[in-house]
Amino acid sequence: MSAKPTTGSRPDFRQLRALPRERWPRREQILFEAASQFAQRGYHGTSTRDIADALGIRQPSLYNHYPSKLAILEDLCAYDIGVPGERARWISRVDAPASARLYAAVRLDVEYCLEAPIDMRGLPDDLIGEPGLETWNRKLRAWYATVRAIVREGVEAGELAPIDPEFARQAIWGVEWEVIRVSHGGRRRRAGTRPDDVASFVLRGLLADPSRVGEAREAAAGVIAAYRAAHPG
Amino acid sequence: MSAKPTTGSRPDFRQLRALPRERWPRREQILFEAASQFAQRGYHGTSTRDIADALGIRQPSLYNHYPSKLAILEDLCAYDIGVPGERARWISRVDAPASARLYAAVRLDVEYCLEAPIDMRGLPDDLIGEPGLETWNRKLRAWYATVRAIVREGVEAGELAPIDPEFARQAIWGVEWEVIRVSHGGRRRRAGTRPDDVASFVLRGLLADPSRVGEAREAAAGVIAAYRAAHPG
DNA sequence: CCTACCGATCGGTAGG
DNA sequence: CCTACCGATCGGTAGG
Repeated sequence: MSAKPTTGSRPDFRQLRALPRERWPRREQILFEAASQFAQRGYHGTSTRDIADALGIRQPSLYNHYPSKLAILEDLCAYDIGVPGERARWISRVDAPASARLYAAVRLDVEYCLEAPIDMRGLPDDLIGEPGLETWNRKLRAWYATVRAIVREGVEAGELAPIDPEFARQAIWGVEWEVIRVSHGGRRRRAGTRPDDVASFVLRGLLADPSRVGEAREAAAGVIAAYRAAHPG
Repeated sequence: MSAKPTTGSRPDFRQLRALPRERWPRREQILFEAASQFAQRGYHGTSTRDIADALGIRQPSLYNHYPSKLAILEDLCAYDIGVPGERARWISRVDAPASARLYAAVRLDVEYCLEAPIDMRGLPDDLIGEPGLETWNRKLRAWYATVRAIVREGVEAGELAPIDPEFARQAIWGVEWEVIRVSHGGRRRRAGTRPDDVASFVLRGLLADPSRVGEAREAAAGVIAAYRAAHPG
Protein backbone atom coordinates (compact mmCIF):
# COMPACT_ATOMS: atom_id res chain seq x y z
CA MET A 1 0.00 0.00 0.00
CA SER A 2 2.62 2.49 1.08
CA ALA A 3 5.21 0.72 -1.07
CA LYS A 4 7.12 3.17 -3.19
CA PRO A 5 6.94 2.72 -6.93
CA THR A 6 9.57 0.39 -8.40
CA THR A 7 10.38 2.67 -11.27
CA GLY A 8 12.01 5.54 -9.52
CA SER A 9 15.33 7.16 -8.85
CA ARG A 10 18.13 4.77 -8.00
CA PRO A 11 20.15 5.71 -4.93
CA ASP A 12 23.71 5.75 -6.19
CA PHE A 13 26.30 3.33 -4.91
CA ARG A 14 28.59 6.06 -3.54
CA GLN A 15 25.93 7.13 -1.07
CA LEU A 16 25.40 3.57 0.12
CA ARG A 17 29.09 2.77 0.41
CA ALA A 18 29.56 5.78 2.64
CA LEU A 19 27.18 4.34 5.24
CA PRO A 20 27.30 1.23 7.42
CA ARG A 21 24.69 -1.21 6.25
CA GLU A 22 22.51 -0.76 9.37
CA ARG A 23 21.99 2.85 8.36
CA TRP A 24 20.94 2.12 4.80
CA PRO A 25 17.31 2.82 3.95
CA ARG A 26 15.29 -0.32 4.63
CA ARG A 27 14.49 -0.69 0.95
CA GLU A 28 18.17 -0.93 0.09
CA GLN A 29 18.75 -3.35 2.97
CA ILE A 30 16.11 -5.60 1.47
CA LEU A 31 17.73 -5.28 -1.94
CA PHE A 32 21.12 -6.17 -0.49
CA GLU A 33 19.81 -9.26 1.28
CA ALA A 34 17.81 -10.39 -1.71
CA ALA A 35 20.77 -9.96 -4.05
CA SER A 36 22.99 -11.94 -1.74
CA GLN A 37 20.53 -14.78 -1.28
CA PHE A 38 19.39 -14.89 -4.91
CA ALA A 39 23.07 -15.21 -5.86
CA GLN A 40 23.56 -18.12 -3.50
CA ARG A 41 20.37 -20.11 -3.87
CA GLY A 42 18.60 -18.54 -6.82
CA TYR A 43 15.43 -16.47 -6.99
CA HIS A 44 13.07 -19.43 -6.67
CA GLY A 45 15.28 -21.01 -4.03
CA THR A 46 14.97 -17.95 -1.79
CA SER A 47 11.73 -17.25 0.07
CA THR A 48 10.51 -13.89 1.24
CA ARG A 49 10.73 -15.31 4.76
CA ASP A 50 14.44 -16.00 4.25
CA ILE A 51 15.01 -12.37 3.35
CA ALA A 52 12.90 -11.04 6.21
CA ASP A 53 14.59 -13.32 8.75
CA ALA A 54 18.02 -12.03 7.75
CA LEU A 55 16.81 -8.50 8.41
CA GLY A 56 15.18 -9.38 11.71
CA ILE A 57 11.68 -8.48 10.58
CA ARG A 58 8.55 -10.49 9.81
CA GLN A 59 7.83 -11.64 6.27
CA PRO A 60 4.72 -9.51 5.68
CA SER A 61 6.68 -6.38 6.65
CA LEU A 62 8.62 -6.66 3.40
CA TYR A 63 5.47 -5.66 1.58
CA ASN A 64 5.63 -2.18 3.08
CA HIS A 65 8.72 -1.60 0.95
CA TYR A 66 8.13 -3.73 -2.12
CA PRO A 67 4.76 -4.69 -3.57
CA SER A 68 5.96 -8.19 -4.52
CA LYS A 69 8.96 -10.48 -4.67
CA LEU A 70 9.18 -9.84 -8.39
CA ALA A 71 9.49 -6.09 -7.73
CA ILE A 72 12.69 -6.76 -5.78
CA LEU A 73 14.04 -8.70 -8.74
CA GLU A 74 13.10 -5.85 -11.06
CA ASP A 75 15.01 -3.42 -8.87
CA LEU A 76 18.05 -5.69 -9.08
CA CYS A 77 17.74 -5.64 -12.86
CA ALA A 78 18.10 -1.87 -12.78
CA TYR A 79 21.56 -2.31 -11.27
CA ASP A 80 22.62 -5.46 -13.12
CA ILE A 81 21.29 -4.54 -16.57
CA GLY A 82 20.12 -0.95 -16.60
CA VAL A 83 23.30 0.77 -15.43
CA PRO A 84 25.81 -1.28 -17.47
CA GLY A 85 23.59 -1.25 -20.54
CA GLU A 86 23.30 2.53 -20.52
CA ARG A 87 27.03 2.85 -19.94
CA ALA A 88 27.81 0.57 -22.89
CA ARG A 89 25.54 2.66 -25.07
CA TRP A 90 27.23 5.89 -24.01
CA ILE A 91 30.69 4.47 -24.61
CA SER A 92 29.72 3.02 -27.99
CA ARG A 93 29.16 6.57 -29.25
CA VAL A 94 32.47 8.04 -28.13
CA ASP A 95 34.79 9.02 -30.95
CA ALA A 96 37.58 6.50 -30.34
CA PRO A 97 38.84 3.28 -31.94
CA ALA A 98 36.55 0.30 -31.44
CA SER A 99 39.24 -1.57 -29.52
CA ALA A 100 39.55 1.30 -27.05
CA ARG A 101 35.79 1.48 -26.58
CA LEU A 102 35.61 -2.27 -26.04
CA TYR A 103 38.42 -2.21 -23.51
CA ALA A 104 36.77 0.67 -21.67
CA ALA A 105 33.34 -0.94 -21.61
CA VAL A 106 34.63 -4.27 -20.34
CA ARG A 107 36.89 -2.75 -17.75
CA LEU A 108 34.17 -0.49 -16.36
CA ASP A 109 31.70 -3.40 -16.25
CA VAL A 110 33.99 -5.50 -14.12
CA GLU A 111 35.00 -2.60 -11.91
CA TYR A 112 31.38 -1.63 -11.36
CA CYS A 113 30.29 -5.12 -10.37
CA LEU A 114 33.25 -5.87 -8.13
CA GLU A 115 32.95 -2.58 -6.26
CA ALA A 116 29.17 -2.54 -6.02
CA PRO A 117 27.81 -2.61 -2.48
CA ILE A 118 25.27 -5.24 -3.46
CA ASP A 119 25.92 -8.67 -4.93
CA MET A 120 25.78 -8.53 -8.71
CA ARG A 121 25.59 -12.29 -9.17
CA GLY A 122 21.90 -12.38 -8.42
CA LEU A 123 20.78 -12.49 -11.99
CA PRO A 124 21.71 -15.79 -13.62
CA ASP A 125 20.77 -15.89 -17.24
CA ASP A 126 17.96 -18.39 -16.87
CA LEU A 127 16.14 -15.88 -14.67
CA ILE A 128 15.70 -13.31 -17.38
CA GLY A 129 12.98 -15.48 -18.91
CA GLU A 130 10.82 -14.99 -15.81
CA PRO A 131 7.30 -13.74 -16.58
CA GLY A 132 7.19 -10.05 -15.81
CA LEU A 133 10.81 -9.41 -16.76
CA GLU A 134 10.17 -8.89 -20.46
CA THR A 135 11.22 -5.24 -20.35
CA TRP A 136 14.56 -6.10 -18.77
CA ASN A 137 14.99 -8.94 -21.21
CA ARG A 138 14.67 -6.42 -24.03
CA LYS A 139 17.19 -4.10 -22.42
CA LEU A 140 19.59 -7.00 -22.02
CA ARG A 141 19.29 -7.81 -25.70
CA ALA A 142 19.87 -4.15 -26.54
CA TRP A 143 23.04 -4.29 -24.47
CA TYR A 144 24.14 -7.37 -26.42
CA ALA A 145 23.48 -5.52 -29.67
CA THR A 146 25.58 -2.56 -28.56
CA VAL A 147 28.56 -4.82 -27.88
CA ARG A 148 28.14 -6.56 -31.23
CA ALA A 149 28.00 -3.19 -32.98
CA ILE A 150 31.33 -2.07 -31.50
CA VAL A 151 32.92 -5.38 -32.49
CA ARG A 152 31.55 -5.07 -36.00
CA GLU A 153 33.04 -1.60 -36.38
CA GLY A 154 36.39 -2.90 -35.14
CA VAL A 155 36.36 -5.75 -37.63
CA GLU A 156 35.46 -3.45 -40.49
CA ALA A 157 38.23 -1.04 -39.51
CA GLY A 158 40.71 -3.91 -39.49
CA GLU A 159 41.51 -3.40 -35.80
CA LEU A 160 39.96 -6.70 -34.81
CA ALA A 161 40.41 -10.11 -36.35
CA PRO A 162 37.52 -11.16 -38.63
CA ILE A 163 35.41 -12.67 -35.88
CA ASP A 164 31.68 -13.33 -35.60
CA PRO A 165 30.38 -10.36 -33.54
CA GLU A 166 27.92 -12.58 -31.69
CA PHE A 167 30.70 -15.00 -30.75
CA ALA A 168 32.78 -12.05 -29.54
CA ARG A 169 29.84 -10.89 -27.45
CA GLN A 170 29.51 -14.34 -25.91
CA ALA A 171 33.21 -14.52 -25.13
CA ILE A 172 33.25 -11.08 -23.51
CA TRP A 173 30.12 -11.70 -21.53
CA GLY A 174 31.29 -15.14 -20.39
CA VAL A 175 34.61 -13.97 -19.03
CA GLU A 176 33.08 -10.95 -17.32
CA TRP A 177 30.37 -13.01 -15.74
CA GLU A 178 32.59 -15.77 -14.38
CA VAL A 179 35.06 -13.32 -12.88
CA ILE A 180 32.24 -11.42 -11.22
CA ARG A 181 30.65 -14.63 -10.01
CA VAL A 182 33.84 -15.93 -8.42
CA SER A 183 34.72 -12.62 -6.86
CA HIS A 184 31.58 -12.64 -4.70
CA GLY A 185 30.31 -9.25 -5.70
CA GLY A 186 29.32 -7.01 -2.87
CA ARG A 187 32.04 -8.12 -0.49
CA ARG A 188 35.02 -6.23 -1.76
CA ARG A 189 35.45 -2.51 -2.18
CA ARG A 190 38.58 -2.53 -4.32
CA ALA A 191 38.46 -4.40 -7.60
CA GLY A 192 42.23 -4.86 -7.85
CA THR A 193 43.66 -5.89 -11.20
CA ARG A 194 40.71 -7.96 -12.37
CA PRO A 195 39.05 -5.26 -14.51
CA ASP A 196 42.28 -4.83 -16.47
CA ASP A 197 42.91 -8.60 -16.50
CA VAL A 198 39.54 -9.21 -18.11
CA ALA A 199 39.67 -6.35 -20.60
CA SER A 200 43.22 -7.23 -21.66
CA PHE A 201 42.46 -10.93 -22.02
CA VAL A 202 39.44 -10.23 -24.16
CA LEU A 203 41.32 -7.80 -26.37
CA ARG A 204 44.18 -10.23 -26.93
CA GLY A 205 41.60 -12.67 -28.20
CA LEU A 206 39.94 -10.16 -30.51
CA LEU A 207 42.68 -7.91 -31.90
CA ALA A 208 44.01 -8.54 -35.37
CA ASP A 209 47.43 -7.88 -33.87
CA PRO A 210 47.31 -9.01 -30.21
CA SER A 211 50.60 -7.28 -29.46
CA ARG A 212 48.75 -3.98 -29.67
CA VAL A 213 46.80 -4.46 -26.45
CA GLY A 214 48.89 -1.76 -24.78
CA GLU A 215 47.88 0.72 -27.43
CA ALA A 216 44.18 -0.02 -26.95
CA ARG A 217 44.55 0.26 -23.19
CA GLU A 218 46.11 3.69 -23.49
CA ALA A 219 43.44 4.90 -25.88
CA ALA A 220 40.80 3.52 -23.52
CA ALA A 221 42.08 5.69 -20.69
CA GLY A 222 40.69 8.69 -22.54
CA VAL A 223 37.32 7.00 -23.04
CA ILE A 224 37.11 6.09 -19.38
CA ALA A 225 38.05 9.60 -18.32
CA ALA A 226 35.40 11.05 -20.59
CA TYR A 227 32.77 8.68 -19.23
CA ARG A 228 33.64 9.50 -15.64
CA ALA A 229 33.56 13.20 -16.33
CA ALA A 230 30.10 12.89 -17.82
CA HIS A 231 28.84 10.54 -15.09
CA PRO A 232 30.19 11.61 -11.71
CA GLY A 233 29.74 8.68 -9.34
CA MET B 1 10.73 -48.32 -4.10
CA SER B 2 11.49 -49.83 -7.47
CA ALA B 3 13.59 -46.79 -8.38
CA LYS B 4 16.97 -47.78 -9.73
CA PRO B 5 19.98 -46.55 -7.80
CA THR B 6 21.30 -43.17 -8.93
CA THR B 7 24.91 -44.23 -8.88
CA GLY B 8 25.01 -46.61 -11.77
CA SER B 9 26.14 -46.97 -15.31
CA ARG B 10 25.46 -44.00 -17.51
CA PRO B 11 23.85 -44.79 -20.83
CA ASP B 12 26.14 -43.22 -23.36
CA PHE B 13 25.02 -40.41 -25.59
CA ARG B 14 25.61 -42.33 -28.82
CA GLN B 15 22.97 -44.87 -27.89
CA LEU B 16 20.44 -42.16 -27.09
CA ARG B 17 21.14 -40.14 -30.21
CA ALA B 18 20.47 -43.21 -32.32
CA LEU B 19 16.89 -43.42 -31.05
CA PRO B 20 13.89 -41.11 -31.37
CA ARG B 21 13.11 -39.63 -28.00
CA GLU B 22 9.87 -41.57 -27.58
CA ARG B 23 11.91 -44.76 -27.57
CA TRP B 24 14.37 -43.65 -24.94
CA PRO B 25 14.15 -45.42 -21.58
CA ARG B 26 11.72 -43.54 -19.37
CA ARG B 27 14.50 -42.62 -16.98
CA GLU B 28 16.38 -40.81 -19.71
CA GLN B 29 13.18 -39.13 -20.91
CA ILE B 30 12.77 -37.72 -17.42
CA LEU B 31 16.38 -36.58 -17.41
CA PHE B 32 15.92 -34.89 -20.77
CA GLU B 33 12.81 -33.02 -19.67
CA ALA B 34 14.32 -32.04 -16.35
CA ALA B 35 17.50 -30.77 -18.00
CA SER B 36 15.49 -28.72 -20.45
CA GLN B 37 13.21 -27.19 -17.83
CA PHE B 38 15.93 -26.64 -15.23
CA ALA B 39 17.86 -24.76 -17.91
CA GLN B 40 14.91 -22.54 -18.67
CA ARG B 41 13.43 -21.84 -15.26
CA GLY B 42 15.98 -23.20 -12.83
CA TYR B 43 15.84 -26.20 -10.51
CA HIS B 44 13.67 -24.48 -7.90
CA GLY B 45 11.53 -22.89 -10.58
CA THR B 46 10.63 -26.28 -12.04
CA SER B 47 8.19 -28.56 -10.23
CA THR B 48 8.03 -32.31 -10.49
CA ARG B 49 4.53 -31.80 -11.88
CA ASP B 50 5.96 -29.68 -14.70
CA ILE B 51 8.27 -32.52 -15.67
CA ALA B 52 5.58 -35.18 -15.43
CA ASP B 53 3.11 -33.10 -17.45
CA ALA B 54 5.60 -32.75 -20.29
CA LEU B 55 5.93 -36.54 -20.37
CA GLY B 56 2.18 -37.15 -20.22
CA ILE B 57 2.32 -38.98 -16.91
CA ARG B 58 1.19 -38.15 -13.37
CA GLN B 59 3.58 -36.54 -10.95
CA PRO B 60 3.86 -39.46 -8.49
CA SER B 61 4.84 -41.78 -11.35
CA LEU B 62 8.20 -40.04 -11.54
CA TYR B 63 9.07 -41.66 -8.26
CA ASN B 64 9.12 -45.07 -9.89
CA HIS B 65 12.23 -43.93 -11.77
CA TYR B 66 13.89 -41.50 -9.40
CA PRO B 67 13.66 -41.54 -5.60
CA SER B 68 13.60 -37.74 -5.41
CA LYS B 69 13.87 -34.52 -7.38
CA LEU B 70 17.40 -34.13 -6.08
CA ALA B 71 18.34 -37.52 -7.54
CA ILE B 72 17.47 -36.20 -11.00
CA LEU B 73 19.77 -33.25 -10.42
CA GLU B 74 22.51 -35.60 -9.27
CA ASP B 75 22.16 -37.59 -12.46
CA LEU B 76 22.53 -34.38 -14.45
CA CYS B 77 25.71 -33.63 -12.55
CA ALA B 78 27.16 -36.91 -13.80
CA TYR B 79 26.86 -35.58 -17.34
CA ASP B 80 27.65 -31.92 -16.69
CA ILE B 81 30.53 -32.39 -14.25
CA GLY B 82 31.50 -36.07 -14.09
CA VAL B 83 32.17 -36.71 -17.77
CA PRO B 84 34.02 -33.44 -18.56
CA GLY B 85 35.96 -33.56 -15.29
CA GLU B 86 37.25 -37.07 -15.96
CA ARG B 87 38.10 -36.11 -19.52
CA ALA B 88 40.09 -33.07 -18.36
CA ARG B 89 41.99 -35.26 -15.95
CA TRP B 90 42.83 -37.79 -18.66
CA ILE B 91 43.98 -35.08 -21.05
CA SER B 92 46.06 -33.33 -18.38
CA ARG B 93 48.26 -36.43 -18.20
CA VAL B 94 48.95 -36.78 -21.90
CA ASP B 95 52.54 -36.13 -22.92
CA ALA B 96 52.01 -32.97 -25.00
CA PRO B 97 52.61 -29.24 -24.63
CA ALA B 98 50.32 -27.53 -22.14
CA SER B 99 48.88 -25.31 -24.85
CA ALA B 100 47.89 -28.37 -26.89
CA ARG B 101 46.27 -30.04 -23.90
CA LEU B 102 44.38 -26.86 -23.08
CA TYR B 103 43.14 -26.49 -26.62
CA ALA B 104 42.06 -30.13 -26.70
CA ALA B 105 40.26 -29.96 -23.37
CA VAL B 106 38.36 -26.80 -24.23
CA ARG B 107 37.43 -27.95 -27.68
CA LEU B 108 36.15 -31.31 -26.48
CA ASP B 109 34.16 -29.66 -23.70
CA VAL B 110 32.29 -27.42 -26.11
CA GLU B 111 31.80 -30.18 -28.65
CA TYR B 112 30.46 -32.53 -25.99
CA CYS B 113 27.95 -30.03 -24.64
CA LEU B 114 26.72 -28.81 -28.00
CA GLU B 115 26.22 -32.31 -29.36
CA ALA B 116 24.76 -33.79 -26.20
CA PRO B 117 21.19 -35.11 -26.57
CA ILE B 118 20.22 -33.44 -23.28
CA ASP B 119 20.45 -29.80 -22.35
CA MET B 120 23.73 -29.06 -20.62
CA ARG B 121 22.67 -25.64 -19.33
CA GLY B 122 20.74 -27.11 -16.44
CA LEU B 123 23.46 -26.57 -13.89
CA PRO B 124 23.94 -22.88 -13.20
CA ASP B 125 26.75 -22.29 -10.76
CA ASP B 126 24.55 -21.15 -7.91
CA LEU B 127 22.96 -24.60 -7.90
CA ILE B 128 26.11 -26.43 -6.95
CA GLY B 129 25.71 -25.10 -3.41
CA GLU B 130 22.48 -27.08 -3.03
CA PRO B 131 22.42 -29.32 0.07
CA GLY B 132 23.08 -32.88 -1.08
CA LEU B 133 25.37 -31.89 -3.94
CA GLU B 134 28.55 -31.69 -1.88
CA THR B 135 30.16 -34.61 -3.73
CA TRP B 136 29.61 -32.98 -7.09
CA ASN B 137 30.79 -29.68 -5.71
CA ARG B 138 34.08 -31.37 -4.80
CA LYS B 139 34.38 -32.89 -8.25
CA LEU B 140 33.75 -29.52 -9.82
CA ARG B 141 36.56 -28.02 -7.76
CA ALA B 142 38.84 -30.88 -8.76
CA TRP B 143 38.06 -30.09 -12.39
CA TYR B 144 38.96 -26.44 -11.75
CA ALA B 145 42.24 -27.57 -10.18
CA THR B 146 43.08 -29.71 -13.21
CA VAL B 147 42.66 -26.75 -15.53
CA ARG B 148 44.78 -24.54 -13.29
CA ALA B 149 47.48 -27.19 -13.22
CA ILE B 150 47.73 -27.32 -17.01
CA VAL B 151 47.90 -23.52 -17.15
CA ARG B 152 50.62 -23.47 -14.51
CA GLU B 153 52.71 -25.94 -16.49
CA GLY B 154 52.27 -23.82 -19.60
CA VAL B 155 53.36 -20.68 -17.82
CA GLU B 156 56.41 -22.39 -16.33
CA ALA B 157 57.36 -23.76 -19.74
CA GLY B 158 57.11 -20.27 -21.20
CA GLU B 159 54.39 -21.34 -23.64
CA LEU B 160 51.78 -19.18 -21.93
CA ALA B 161 52.02 -15.58 -20.82
CA PRO B 162 52.63 -15.16 -17.08
CA ILE B 163 48.97 -15.25 -16.09
CA ASP B 164 47.25 -16.11 -12.83
CA PRO B 165 46.12 -19.74 -13.31
CA GLU B 166 42.88 -19.11 -11.47
CA PHE B 167 42.10 -16.14 -13.69
CA ALA B 168 42.83 -18.31 -16.74
CA ARG B 169 40.47 -20.94 -15.38
CA GLN B 170 37.75 -18.33 -14.95
CA ALA B 171 38.24 -16.99 -18.45
CA ILE B 172 38.13 -20.45 -20.02
CA TRP B 173 35.11 -21.51 -18.01
CA GLY B 174 33.26 -18.27 -18.71
CA VAL B 175 33.61 -18.43 -22.46
CA GLU B 176 32.75 -22.12 -22.60
CA TRP B 177 29.72 -21.63 -20.43
CA GLU B 178 28.27 -18.67 -22.29
CA VAL B 179 28.69 -20.32 -25.68
CA ILE B 180 27.00 -23.46 -24.42
CA ARG B 181 24.23 -21.45 -22.81
CA VAL B 182 23.44 -19.50 -25.95
CA SER B 183 23.61 -22.53 -28.19
CA HIS B 184 20.62 -24.17 -26.45
CA GLY B 185 22.32 -27.44 -25.67
CA GLY B 186 20.38 -30.50 -26.64
CA ARG B 187 18.84 -29.05 -29.75
CA ARG B 188 21.64 -29.33 -32.23
CA ARG B 189 23.52 -32.39 -33.30
CA ARG B 190 26.42 -30.74 -35.08
CA ALA B 191 28.54 -28.33 -33.10
CA GLY B 192 29.85 -26.44 -36.15
CA THR B 193 32.86 -24.21 -35.67
CA ARG B 194 32.11 -23.13 -32.11
CA PRO B 195 34.40 -25.66 -30.38
CA ASP B 196 37.33 -24.39 -32.42
CA ASP B 197 36.20 -20.77 -32.03
CA VAL B 198 36.25 -21.07 -28.26
CA ALA B 199 39.51 -23.00 -27.99
CA SER B 200 41.28 -20.65 -30.38
CA PHE B 201 39.97 -17.52 -28.66
CA VAL B 202 41.09 -18.76 -25.29
CA LEU B 203 44.52 -19.71 -26.55
CA ARG B 204 45.07 -16.35 -28.19
CA GLY B 205 44.39 -14.81 -24.80
CA LEU B 206 46.77 -17.12 -22.95
CA LEU B 207 49.72 -17.79 -25.26
CA ALA B 208 52.95 -15.89 -24.74
CA ASP B 209 53.03 -15.58 -28.52
CA PRO B 210 49.41 -15.48 -29.76
CA SER B 211 50.51 -15.98 -33.34
CA ARG B 212 51.30 -19.59 -32.47
CA VAL B 213 47.67 -20.65 -32.05
CA GLY B 214 47.90 -22.70 -35.24
CA GLU B 215 50.80 -24.66 -33.82
CA ALA B 216 48.87 -25.48 -30.65
CA ARG B 217 45.84 -26.50 -32.68
CA GLU B 218 47.89 -28.93 -34.72
CA ALA B 219 49.53 -30.43 -31.65
CA ALA B 220 46.08 -30.74 -30.07
CA ALA B 221 44.85 -32.89 -32.94
CA GLY B 222 47.10 -35.67 -31.65
CA VAL B 223 45.79 -35.26 -28.10
CA ILE B 224 42.19 -35.41 -29.31
CA ALA B 225 42.88 -38.46 -31.44
CA ALA B 226 44.51 -40.20 -28.48
CA TYR B 227 41.56 -39.38 -26.24
CA ARG B 228 39.05 -40.64 -28.74
CA ALA B 229 40.99 -43.84 -29.29
CA ALA B 230 41.02 -44.49 -25.56
CA HIS B 231 37.34 -43.52 -25.07
CA PRO B 232 35.28 -44.78 -27.98
CA GLY B 233 32.02 -42.85 -27.93
C1' DC C 1 6.06 -2.93 11.60
C1' DC C 2 3.05 -6.54 13.80
C1' DT C 3 -0.34 -10.91 14.28
C1' DA C 4 -3.33 -13.79 12.02
C1' DC C 5 -4.47 -15.99 8.19
C1' DC C 6 -5.45 -17.18 3.08
C1' DG C 7 -5.50 -20.35 -1.12
C1' DA C 8 -2.12 -22.44 -4.01
C1' DT C 9 1.45 -25.30 -4.72
C1' DC C 10 5.30 -27.91 -3.29
C1' DG C 11 7.93 -32.75 -2.88
C1' DG C 12 6.77 -37.06 -1.47
C1' DT C 13 3.96 -41.40 0.36
C1' DA C 14 0.34 -45.17 0.62
C1' DG C 15 -1.70 -48.54 -1.58
C1' DG C 16 -3.21 -50.71 -5.48
C1' DC D 1 1.62 -46.26 -13.83
C1' DC D 2 -2.63 -44.70 -11.31
C1' DT D 3 -5.79 -42.16 -7.54
C1' DA D 4 -5.93 -40.16 -3.26
C1' DC D 5 -3.82 -37.67 -0.06
C1' DC D 6 -0.18 -35.71 3.31
C1' DG D 7 2.29 -31.87 5.96
C1' DA D 8 5.14 -28.06 4.78
C1' DT D 9 5.91 -24.00 2.71
C1' DC D 10 5.01 -20.55 -0.64
C1' DG D 11 3.74 -15.35 -1.93
C1' DG D 12 0.52 -12.25 -0.52
C1' DT D 13 -3.62 -9.84 2.15
C1' DA D 14 -6.44 -7.91 6.08
C1' DG D 15 -6.50 -5.13 9.63
C1' DG D 16 -4.45 -2.80 13.16
